[in-house]
Amino acid sequence: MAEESDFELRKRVSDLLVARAAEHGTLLETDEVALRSVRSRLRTVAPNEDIVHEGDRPDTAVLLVNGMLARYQTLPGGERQYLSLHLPGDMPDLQSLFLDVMDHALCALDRAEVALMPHTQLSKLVLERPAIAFAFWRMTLVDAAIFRQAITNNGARSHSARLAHLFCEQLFRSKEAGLAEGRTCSLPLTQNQLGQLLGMSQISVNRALHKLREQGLVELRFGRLTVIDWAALVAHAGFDPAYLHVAKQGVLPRTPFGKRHG
Amino acid sequence: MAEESDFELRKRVSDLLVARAAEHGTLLETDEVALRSVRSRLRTVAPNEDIVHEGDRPDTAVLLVNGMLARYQTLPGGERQYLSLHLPGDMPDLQSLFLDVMDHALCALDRAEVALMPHTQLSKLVLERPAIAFAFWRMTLVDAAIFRQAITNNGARSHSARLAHLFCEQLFRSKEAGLAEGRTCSLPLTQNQLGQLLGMSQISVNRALHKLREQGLVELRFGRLTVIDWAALVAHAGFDPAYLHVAKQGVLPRTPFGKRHG
DNA sequence: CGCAGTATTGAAATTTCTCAAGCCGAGTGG
DNA sequence: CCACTCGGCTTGAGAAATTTCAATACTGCG
Repeated sequence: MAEESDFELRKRVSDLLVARAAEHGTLLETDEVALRSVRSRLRTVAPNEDIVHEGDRPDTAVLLVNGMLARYQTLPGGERQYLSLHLPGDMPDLQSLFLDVMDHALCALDRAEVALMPHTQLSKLVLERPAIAFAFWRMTLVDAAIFRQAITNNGARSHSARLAHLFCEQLFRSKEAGLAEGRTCSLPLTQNQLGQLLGMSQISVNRALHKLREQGLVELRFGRLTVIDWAALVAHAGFDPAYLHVAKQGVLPRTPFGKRHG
Repeated sequence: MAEESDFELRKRVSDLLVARAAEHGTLLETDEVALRSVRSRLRTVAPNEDIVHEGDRPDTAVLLVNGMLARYQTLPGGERQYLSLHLPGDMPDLQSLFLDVMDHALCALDRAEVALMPHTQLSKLVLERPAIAFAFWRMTLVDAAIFRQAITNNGARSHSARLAHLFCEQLFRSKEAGLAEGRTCSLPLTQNQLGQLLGMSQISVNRALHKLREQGLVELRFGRLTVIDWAALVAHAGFDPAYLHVAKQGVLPRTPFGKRHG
């Protein structure tokens, strides 16, 4: 997490973008070149700072480079509901390319770095390059799949299973993104925020957490999650990663729209 | 709801498909022709019958023609969580074009008619016709927006507000689809199913419903919802239809990808 | 060192769920 | 035509879960 030069950062932006797109479809070399040619503005965001507000009409899309972001909605009474957590490589407001006004806000959970990519450039990309369009589309579909699982998680699971499921998902996704260190990953949420994510009070979070810790399943401290007993955690959560739609195989095309020639 | 001839039904399928696509983007005349040329298989589904199961790898996508569908997930213990309700014109498993295996099931709530459209044909459409691809993409994005609102609804609102919000959404969407009769629309769910949709017990649904009825906000009987006091219901629910991303204006392009020439 | 935000814990208040019984309307079959 | 049954709705009451309130400890940052 050392400071990176502007040059290094821009390289990282391109790499993340290409890698993520390639996970969701097979790109031509020209597609990769096109992705790398996107000019973005870099920005550092403070913890709890909003990047986009509900009601905004953004003209850029966010690519997360470092740190963790969250989306949330606010109720008339001021209650906050977190909707999703995001890791580097995610484009949490990609939908704004088609949905003009934000129905939710996007904020940083810790100190985060983001790249802002103008809609004009992204529109051009998806218009001219079907492979990129389909890869981006698929990203938003996986996003939706995660929302579905969140509905089920918050609606049908017990408090401790809910928390356990979140932990499974976060460690799994962090591993997937190459961000986990062994059985440990970043999870910089307060108990209060976890409550606003899982639809339970901060105190219930504390108690559910206590149970999981007591049973030797996890540790959560200093914004880091450590899974002690993965198998037991998965069992307790009823976690099945199928909904994350990660490719099982290597780099074979996952969509009907792969390379059209060698 | 009279019986329709096969010919009439097929016309209705095309009309629904074109109308829905046109709501999400500006189509060329050739796009419309292409949409109308999709060959689909018609099928009638009994109440509670599954159309697609969790774990399936469908090779068609469903377009709902008549009736109401729902998506749901099942937990290891057998508990069911409904994720969304669908009206005619919806394509509830369009994501299966890119996400090979279903992370949820799709079932009919009442006697429903669906058109099954082969992935091969839809793939061809979106590959060759950007306007159609973008319209379909946008449909899936609105879908995701509805999921987000469901997370907030189930996680942060009181029981009666939850129910009220669902009612607002259903009447609003039914009106939008031209299916409401005044302040009345179809809602063929049992209290038990409403509970599995909103994350509350059947008895809590009954009591929340009782409250809303008592205050003269709604009636719900025989699978029909009647809103008595729309303004009060909206206020009670904290309902703001922005998340449904319905075009405010007429037929102006809503995406950056409208007609490219007169 | 001390403040501010966060975590922990206990206990009361409230909500929500479960259990249980009765009711109602639709469909069935005598 | 009526009794019967079944599924769904309604209602009450006790049990359980959850939230709220409140007081205390911990931690990181200034």
